[in-house]
Amino acid sequence: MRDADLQEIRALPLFRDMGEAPFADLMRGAYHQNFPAQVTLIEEGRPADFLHIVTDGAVELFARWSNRETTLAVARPVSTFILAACINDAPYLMSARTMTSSRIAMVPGADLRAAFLKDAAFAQAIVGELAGCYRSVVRHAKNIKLRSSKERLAAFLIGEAEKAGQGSSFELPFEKRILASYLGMTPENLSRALKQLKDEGVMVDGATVRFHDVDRIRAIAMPGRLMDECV
Amino acid sequence: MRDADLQEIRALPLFRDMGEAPFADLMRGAYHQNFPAQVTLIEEGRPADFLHIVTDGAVELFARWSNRETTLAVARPVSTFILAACINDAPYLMSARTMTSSRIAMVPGADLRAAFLKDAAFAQAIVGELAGCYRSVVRHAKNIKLRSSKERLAAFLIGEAEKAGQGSSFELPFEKRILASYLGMTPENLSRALKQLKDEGVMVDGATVRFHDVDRIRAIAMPGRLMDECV
DNA sequence: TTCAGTTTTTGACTTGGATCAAGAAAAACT
DNA sequence: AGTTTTTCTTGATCCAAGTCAAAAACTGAA
Repeated sequence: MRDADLQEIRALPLFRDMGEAPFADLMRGAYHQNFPAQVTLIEEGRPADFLHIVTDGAVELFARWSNRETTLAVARPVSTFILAACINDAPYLMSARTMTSSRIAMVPGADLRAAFLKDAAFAQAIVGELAGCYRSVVRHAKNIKLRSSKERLAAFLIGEAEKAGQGSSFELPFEKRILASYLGMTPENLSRALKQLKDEGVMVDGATVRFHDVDRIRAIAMPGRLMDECV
Repeated sequence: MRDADLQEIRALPLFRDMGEAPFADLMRGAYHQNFPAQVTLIEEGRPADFLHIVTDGAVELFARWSNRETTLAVARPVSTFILAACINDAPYLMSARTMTSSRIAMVPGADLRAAFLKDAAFAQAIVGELAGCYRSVVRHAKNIKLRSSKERLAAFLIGEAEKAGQGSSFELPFEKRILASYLGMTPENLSRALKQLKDEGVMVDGATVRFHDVDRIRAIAMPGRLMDECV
């Protein structure tokens, strides 16, 4: 692996505090590769061989059942995914595919478990990461079960606006098709929900979104740290 | 805390492998109390002060938003809940209330984090528990997003039958009202879904359920380890 | 018991969101 | 540029599931 790549991974909260030697051991068996868009990295049901880390691009985490498919999360740089399956040495519960051309580091699960036993700081970081992942899925489940699709969309838009900073407009971070799946609705319904929000002062042009009056959208989404990552 | 209680908690996967001394330290600051039914143990949004362990009874984990409420899980003996919030020292994302009269052990979150740093075996157990919790919420989210309510009900019944063993009938483990909320539907709709399953050979008498032909229900639920805890 | 308060069921009705089908608009190729 | 493919939108229709209302069946206390 290239030195610059190592630096980047080293900077992740997950690896930041671990000792030099364990980190070097861990990375010895790791790969770092480029993938084109739409490549399946992980298939649900398979044994969890590698911890994956997106260092560039974007990865969709999704699940399939009986001819249906749903997006459960989108991993963007720099973050890890499917840590839980690796730790438990259990089959993946989600599939993963690249959304754009992406750069992915892969750390063998066995090495991960070994490093975890040797390095206390790493163990602590893993627990923190895992707890964070857990809380994020709980939020997703609450979102789906408690809000209507219009409310979910409003909450998502508020969150993106928040992330984008104080600029008056922002871009949707991925295709509407995937956003719909993530929000638990059909693309058709997303399109209509977007039109409904137009009446509430949301201007949409392609992937560009602008709020006429943020507070009106807030009133629909009623975002809060108990359901939304950002408030 | 009574010695018998300590034994019981000690036997949990979470505490089984930790050293004598750290376990004793951890339990020194812990409480073990009886609560009547319908007592709110935890309110979402509050800072996570204690790890809770149900040693007897049953606890509903639920969330509220804008006048709506949903059950996210039911904790039964002997298991822990809201570990993630304690570990991350973050606000609870779920509320908890006793469903029946219950016995709950409470371990201060600060002690938990300290023990975690001192005892490697405990750290490992926490990671395993946390990964298990994570996977269980992912399953819940998949269940809600991918299956229809009739399918969710069928899957739930198959799971319960599995747990109950080879007897020809089993009991619903809690009120239908709560089951409906857990499965993400209204009580009225659960009632109707149950009636639909009657046509598929599910006999329901109060809380007692009996399958005429399990395979017919399996064909609806299509259970699998990627979405259901038991197959 | 009886009575009050639940929970569960049922019926009638409404609605949010899915489905189907067909254009329009972008992207992604030659 | 033009052509193909995919994504996005729109309209029409349908259905699963929610809502409202009121019985029926439990539960638990006096």
